[in-house]
Formats: sequence, structure tokens, C-alpha cells
Amino acid sequence: MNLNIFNTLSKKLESFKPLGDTVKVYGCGPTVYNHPHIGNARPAVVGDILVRILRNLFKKVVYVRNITDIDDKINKKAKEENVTIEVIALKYTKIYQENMRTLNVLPPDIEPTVTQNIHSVIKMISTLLEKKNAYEAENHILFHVPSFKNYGDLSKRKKDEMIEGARVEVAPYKKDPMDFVLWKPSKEDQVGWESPWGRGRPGWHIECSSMIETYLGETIDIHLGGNDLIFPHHENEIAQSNCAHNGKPLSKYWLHNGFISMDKEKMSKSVGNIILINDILKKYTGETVRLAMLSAHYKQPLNWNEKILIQANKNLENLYDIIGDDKNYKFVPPPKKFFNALLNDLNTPEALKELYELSKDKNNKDQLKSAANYLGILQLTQTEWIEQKKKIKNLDEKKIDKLISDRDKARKEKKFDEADKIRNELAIDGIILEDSPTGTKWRISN
RNA sequence: GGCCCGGUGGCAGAGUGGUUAUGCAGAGGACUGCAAAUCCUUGUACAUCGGUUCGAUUCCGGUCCGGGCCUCCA
Repeated sequence: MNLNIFNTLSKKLESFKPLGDTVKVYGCGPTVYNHPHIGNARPAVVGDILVRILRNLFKKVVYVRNITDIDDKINKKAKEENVTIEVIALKYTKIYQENMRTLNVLPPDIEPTVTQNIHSVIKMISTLLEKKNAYEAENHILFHVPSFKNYGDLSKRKKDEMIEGARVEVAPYKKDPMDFVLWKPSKEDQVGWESPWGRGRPGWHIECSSMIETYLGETIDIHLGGNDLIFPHHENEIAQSNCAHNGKPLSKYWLHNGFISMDKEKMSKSVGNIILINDILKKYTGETVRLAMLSAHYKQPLNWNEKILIQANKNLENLYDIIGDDKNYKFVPPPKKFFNALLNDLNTPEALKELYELSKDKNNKDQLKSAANYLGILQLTQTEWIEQKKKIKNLDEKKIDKLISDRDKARKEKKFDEADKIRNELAIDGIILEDSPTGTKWRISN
């Protein structure tokens, strides 16, 4: 039983060996200024699966996923709505947590916020100033990139190559164009905290470094995040933490998930192709969204569209048919082939294949259920699953039952034209009828 | 311009130097008043051009195409 994961740092598949008795995992969480979209969900789902596996393999796992509740995007939103940033942050934190719960993402062990950790941010910046890795310029504290010689190791970029392609004007007070802000001054009307450098707020990258230090220590086992965070966010985290901790590495393994796109194009606000989780949940269950997400390997790009949701829904429909309403499952270890697929860099498509194979043997429900637990699917009974779908569709069950009994009457009288008419009417609303010796059942098509 | 990642059957999507991925959809059959569901049967795909090889979808190189990062971004 050996977990292999692709490490961005080495760009190789590596065998996972924990540093100590406690496996420490950190995932970059959301900036809470808006409704989460499916892109936000992917790293959370990937992290969730990884942690489920780690908990099977190791006795103690601590998983930290932060909430970034101070950011200029939050400030902007608060100003627009004429409320404090706490109101905005709290609102969207709750929505995020609720969305994740719907997707069967288990909560992390610790979910720290930046505003609760300003003191540790200030502490780390002070350390970086002492060690001459940072400097003050026009009320800003900046990290001096040339002071860290391994800068670019994660993203495999060379410094001069980056500057060549830079598309943004460099602030004149920077000693080096690559230098980035650790602390910035706040104006009267902006949120801020007192610090040795005046009233201000943290820059973008320092919060993760300092929260990792606070909650997990100097070096962790695995750091997670979306592909886009490799540069500059994670590169900068590494620089800060390394320098603050006398060259100790921040994380042994780095995992990055691929992007979700729409029509082969990245989701972005300017294109207007952002898909919010809440909007999908108006039509599909969270479990359906989760399965659709797991249908591709986490490192691969995933093109999001209705087809993959329809397919995932159908798959769940079939699987719940086998699971049924029996709640008395025996606890069994996960099937070997299935688990091996997950151990191979979380190969969920391969694992799903094994799951479908297991589902063919109807006397094997215990194993099927055990496997599904690792993927975070099939957590309900079939009845609960159907109830959930009925709720989403907001169906008038009494009306449906009435139509079905009308149809049964017509069938008994051999008025098949009339019976078929009723069935077709129901089909328009997505209701499929199934006649059986014990009566007529109905289900929702998607 | 620099750096990355891809191109697999109708669709989604793994994997492999020579043997069925899997799922969804489709087709045929059984069943049914007709359907649905279910069961059975069915599908020979790996961008392109070279190279290595007894043999390449799989390895190497070129080409074309697509996507991402280099700026806030999951």
C-alpha cells in the first residue's frame, strides 16, 4: 500500500513518505467575496479525496484549508454594498461551506481565517525584515526576490525570462521588478490593522505562509492548490517561508489540479462564462456535480458542460438502483484494485471503472459501498436520493399520483391511447413511468 | 517572446511497446398492450510526418492544432 503522487516540485510521480507521525496537509482555500464557482470546488474535492486516502493509510492526518477574508476584492464588494468586510466575508464563507457540504466535501480539521491571524502575519514579516529578505519603501513592506536564490524552482521559471514577458508596469519603489508586497498601507476608509509599519493590511501571499507556520509548523507534507497558483502565489509562499525558517522547505510535496473550462475556454468574468455551484444545484444534486468532477483525472483539464452532468446523474441512478435502501452495510476494507487506482496519483477515472465493475456483482454491496465512501459518493439510500431529486425538481407528487391512477384505470379498460397520452404528458416534465407486476413506479429522468 | 500541458471510438475519459479500459449514448434481441427498466449481444479509436524496434496509440524528434501560466484568478 503505497501512495504515489505527482509532485510539481520534481515534476515526477513520487512515492509518498510522510515526514513525521502526523501527516500535515494544507490547501489554499477561497477568497470569500463572491459565490463559489465550480472551479473553486475542484481543489476542495481533490483535497477531500486525498485526505480520505491518507486517513486510511496513516493514523494521524491534519488538514488545514484557509479562508482568505481580507482582500481588495472583498473591500471593493463591501464598499459597493455599503457594509463592512466582515459582512461580506461571513456571508460568502457560509455559502462556500454550505456548497462544499452539498458536494460531500468533508470539512478540514482547521479552517483558519486571515483576520484571526494578523498577529502571525506581522510576526513573519518582522522576521523577514530582520533577516534582510524584506525592506520598507513608501510605507510598503516588500519581499526582495533576489535575496532568495531558489526563486523559480516550483514554476521552473528563470527570473530574467519572467521580466521579459512582464505585462505590468513595475511600481517605482521596488528594488527589483519581481519584488512583491508583504504589507501595504490602508487609507482612512480602508480596513487596516496597526503594525510596526503603520496602519495597513497584508499583501496576497504572506497569509498562507504564516498560517501554515501557525497551525502546522515550518515544513508540511503536502500543499494543494489550483494550477494557476503555482506562479506567483506558491512560488512566493516558498520564498517567504524558506527565508523565515532558515532555508527549511515549506512543503515536501506540491499537488496542483487542472482547470475547469467552458467550451474549451477558461472560466473568467470578462468572458462571462462563470458557472456558480449554486446555479448547478438548482438542477442537479451535489453528488452529481461531484461525480462529474471525478470523471476526469485531477491534473487534466476538465471541460464542463451539461453532458457530463447528465452522464453522472445516469451513473448515480444506476448505482443507487443497486445500493437500494439497505443501511446495514458491513464494514469492509476497500477493494484492492479500486484502492490501487486511487493510490496511483488519485486516478479517479480508473477507480470509477473498478466501482462499475463492482456494481455488476449484486451480492457485493458491502465492497461497493466501501469503495464509494472513498470517492464521497453513494452516501444516501436510494429513497433519500430520489427524495433529493424530487425536491430539486419541485414536483407536485399528488398530481403525478393522480395521473398515474388515471392511466392505470385506462390501461385496465384497454384504452391504451388514453394511457399513452398521460405517459407522454408526464415525460415532458421529465417523469418516466415504469410498469411492473406490483404497480407503476415513476422516476425522474435527469 | 519565455515556460508548461494536452490532442484516444458519437460524447466523456483511463491505460498500454504486441492481448476487452470503463461509463454515457447508439444498434439488434429477450421482455412489455406499447413503453420504461432489466438482461443478452454488438462497437476495433488513439492528430500528423519521420525515427528507434521484429512490432508503436504507447518511446524519441519535427509539424499542425488546442489549452494554461508569465497580471487578480481555483
